[in-house]
Amino acid sequence: MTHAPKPAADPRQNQLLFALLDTDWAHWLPQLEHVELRAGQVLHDAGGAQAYVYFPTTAIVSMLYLTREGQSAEIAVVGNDGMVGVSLIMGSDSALSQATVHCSGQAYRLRAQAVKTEMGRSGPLFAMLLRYTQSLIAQVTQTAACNRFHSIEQQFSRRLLAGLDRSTSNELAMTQEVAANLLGVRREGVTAAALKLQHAGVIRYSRGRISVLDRTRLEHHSCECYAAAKKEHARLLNPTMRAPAPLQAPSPRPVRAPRPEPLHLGARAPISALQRIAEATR
Amino acid sequence: MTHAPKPAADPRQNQLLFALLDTDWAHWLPQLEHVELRAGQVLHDAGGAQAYVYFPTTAIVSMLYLTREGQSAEIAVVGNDGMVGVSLIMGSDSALSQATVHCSGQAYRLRAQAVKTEMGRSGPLFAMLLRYTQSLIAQVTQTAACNRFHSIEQQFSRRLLAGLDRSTSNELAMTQEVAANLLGVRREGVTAAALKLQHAGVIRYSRGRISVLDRTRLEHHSCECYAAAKKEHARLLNPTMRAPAPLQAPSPRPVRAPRPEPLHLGARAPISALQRIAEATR
DNA sequence: ACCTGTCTGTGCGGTAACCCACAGTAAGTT
DNA sequence: AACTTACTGTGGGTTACCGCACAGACAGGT
Repeated sequence: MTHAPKPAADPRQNQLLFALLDTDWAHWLPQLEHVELRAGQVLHDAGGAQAYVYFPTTAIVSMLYLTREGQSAEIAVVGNDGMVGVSLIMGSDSALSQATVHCSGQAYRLRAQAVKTEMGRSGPLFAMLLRYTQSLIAQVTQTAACNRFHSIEQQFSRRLLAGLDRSTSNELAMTQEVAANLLGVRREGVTAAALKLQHAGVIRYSRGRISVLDRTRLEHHSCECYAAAKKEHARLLNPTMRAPAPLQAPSPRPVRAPRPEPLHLGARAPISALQRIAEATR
Repeated sequence: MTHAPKPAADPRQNQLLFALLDTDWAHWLPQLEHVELRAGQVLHDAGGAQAYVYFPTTAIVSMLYLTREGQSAEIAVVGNDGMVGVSLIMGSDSALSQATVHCSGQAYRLRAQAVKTEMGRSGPLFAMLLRYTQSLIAQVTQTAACNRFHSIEQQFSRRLLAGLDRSTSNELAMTQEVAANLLGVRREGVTAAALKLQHAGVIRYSRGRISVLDRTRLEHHSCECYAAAKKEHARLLNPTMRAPAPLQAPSPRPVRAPRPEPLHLGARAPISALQRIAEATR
């Protein structure tokens, strides 16, 4: 295992830095510190102070929630598409989730203090980081819904796709046990899901290496959550791709006035039920 | 049922406005519009444009995620402790979740445009709204974890406590069907949980009215998620209560350097597992 | 070639939540 | 008082995931 010092990746491999450096290069570049991140490294604990914000280029970071009982679940994934340490942007210096490096790689970081003092100055930069924060909220929201409604197989597929997006090849390094900890399920549950995908010829699994053979079909095994979160990210951070349109607006129904008809959403109709209870509150 | 026009509540009943008006009263007060919100009313759809931000005083609003199949799950609750329309603060004008009024009541609102143009001017106000946004992220994070790990009874208890915090009495107006839609579970599941709590003498349930008889014991039936989210909210928005301390820092373990010992977290040890896969990534 | 540790696959019983159908009961309406 | 509607409770069959225990398979080191 040769430990030859790899050349530092271009900071612009991180999408946020890419946008940032376009507008504010001279100011920020000297403050960026290149770091190697190693799998397992904890960038910040839940509730712990955060000294830096990280912009991964090749590394992948998991935002984990840990329960009192020691169970874990991944709340969001951050790769070269984002930033670790959103709470610093928000004016706090800690968060409920822990940031753990999931795949070794490189990143650039900024000192917390520098971020805090410099943030107010640069309108466009700040605006972008806020939009990224919203994309993160979308990811967490999606995770919440996914945990509620979808099967292990769907969630596993989703996670593979998320990993694939942040990787350069069609290979992922992740044992079934690790995947189980990310999804917050049993390892055997992951085994079952992986076998199903493998028998279908969608992936090949071997001792912590996953080869995705058919990405399109993997997407079919996944749930809506993957596409939804990805689309939201693109909408918020890729204004060049297309104008920030209201994304497949799932609201063909009219905006509602005082007391509308109970509407039908399908299997369940939460709103009509919510409406019925009405005033009697106080 | 007399529909006598109720007097408008003091805007300061909303905690954010309370803080805001202390510092910036003259500027913001004239822009605040008082509105009555009625249960079932949709403040904004998922993906739809948001024309206002709302500061509830007595109303309670649910942030709902709706799946393609028509299932629903509440992602966060907003009462007089918060604001509806965080995405406007973040520079976008839509979000993945839908905001539906859950309990009728009053609120104040600001036009989206006014928020956007005025936001940059007032540092402290903006900072507070960002901290609130982080508290919202904490709530969503907690919901994700709760959906993964905890029983219907625990989640139901948690939701009752959240409702109680935003109410003035020990009564809640919520049918079991509504509760089921908020939690994203079947109505029968809620029935079972409610019966258990009722037999234990913790609540009394009757046709959409819930009386909480023993709040302390209700907290014991709930999971850690309730307290965690509440604590985080207080930490971020009640600096007067106590200095923004790192809240019961769940990290008695040392900050980790390059390659630490595999640590033991209890039933599962996600990090040690994550570490093992290590470099082989690329 | 062997040993060891790790990763993956399997079997079985238990439990929690799901789906469906229906009965009882309270509240409001005519 | 009778009727209607909505809310709550119940039962029985099904599925998905959990917990545990263990077996096979591969990889790396000595």
